[in-house]
Amino acid sequence: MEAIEILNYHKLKRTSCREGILEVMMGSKQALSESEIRENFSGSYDRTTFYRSFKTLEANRIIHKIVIDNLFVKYALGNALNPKKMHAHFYCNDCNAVECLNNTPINTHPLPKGYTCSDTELIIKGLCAKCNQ
Amino acid sequence: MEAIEILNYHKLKRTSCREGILEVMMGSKQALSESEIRENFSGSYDRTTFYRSFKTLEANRIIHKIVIDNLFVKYALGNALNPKKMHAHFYCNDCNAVECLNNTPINTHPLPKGYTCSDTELIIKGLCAKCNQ
DNA sequence: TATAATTTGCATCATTGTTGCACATGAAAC
DNA sequence: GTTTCATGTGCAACAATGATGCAAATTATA
Repeated sequence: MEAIEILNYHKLKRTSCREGILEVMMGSKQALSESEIRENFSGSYDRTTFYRSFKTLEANRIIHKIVIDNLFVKYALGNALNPKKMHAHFYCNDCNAVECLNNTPINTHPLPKGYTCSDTELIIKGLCAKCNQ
Repeated sequence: MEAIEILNYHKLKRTSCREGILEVMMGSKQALSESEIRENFSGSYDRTTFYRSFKTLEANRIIHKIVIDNLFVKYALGNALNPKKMHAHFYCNDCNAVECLNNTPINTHPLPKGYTCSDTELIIKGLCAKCNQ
């Protein structure tokens, strides 16, 4: 699916900022931070525009946000086929890379009486294959 | 264990700010934010002092930090008996309460080849018993 | 092409994390 | 109890980030 198609599908206006963000994200296996994405545009867009574009894309579940300890905020494309499927994220303590672990399902966890779960976030920290050498 | 004993045990100077923070935290079942804790002192301490006190207590593993999505940062006392035991946290979407789920162990998760895990963070979001009524 | 609805850029503000430095305080030695 | 030294505190200041209001620009549609 192309960036434009995704925007159309979600009835979002096709603006060059949104389109550009999606294209950069589709070209990366890793989750990317706002600044990493912005590097690809040589300062074309205002900070606020970026900020709002991410917010819109996130609200439409086209991308999702991964927050590591208040240190990093990164974004990754949602799984278009199965957007609601929860998955774990891996964070490399060394190179700061963040990846979606699509094959690591999240089990259900026992909760105290009366509690209900709507969402679960699982972040596994450690070293990625590269940094482990 | 009293606040002073904890500080002594970790060879930290007993200052009224540290002592106060610990006392407030020991009196709460829930994780507390910096501002929630600060409310108990009617502005006695500088923001920086608080910030550094939390950092010191965290560095000594007396307390631990729980970050919810870049929205909230809360602190909870570590389990003195078993400080390294990983545990899950519950976040209530309605009242914003954060609790340690000490009885919810975190399983080990399969990782891609070459990856290693040093730490796992599990945040379960939903509604607590009160807000579920 | 004209129109209406959105989006953008800019200004601006609040919050949070952080650091440097002079002064105050705590703990230990005398 | 006083002195001394290490450590902590308060203040000023800065950067990064999230957020909003508003006029101008841009998009999609009639």
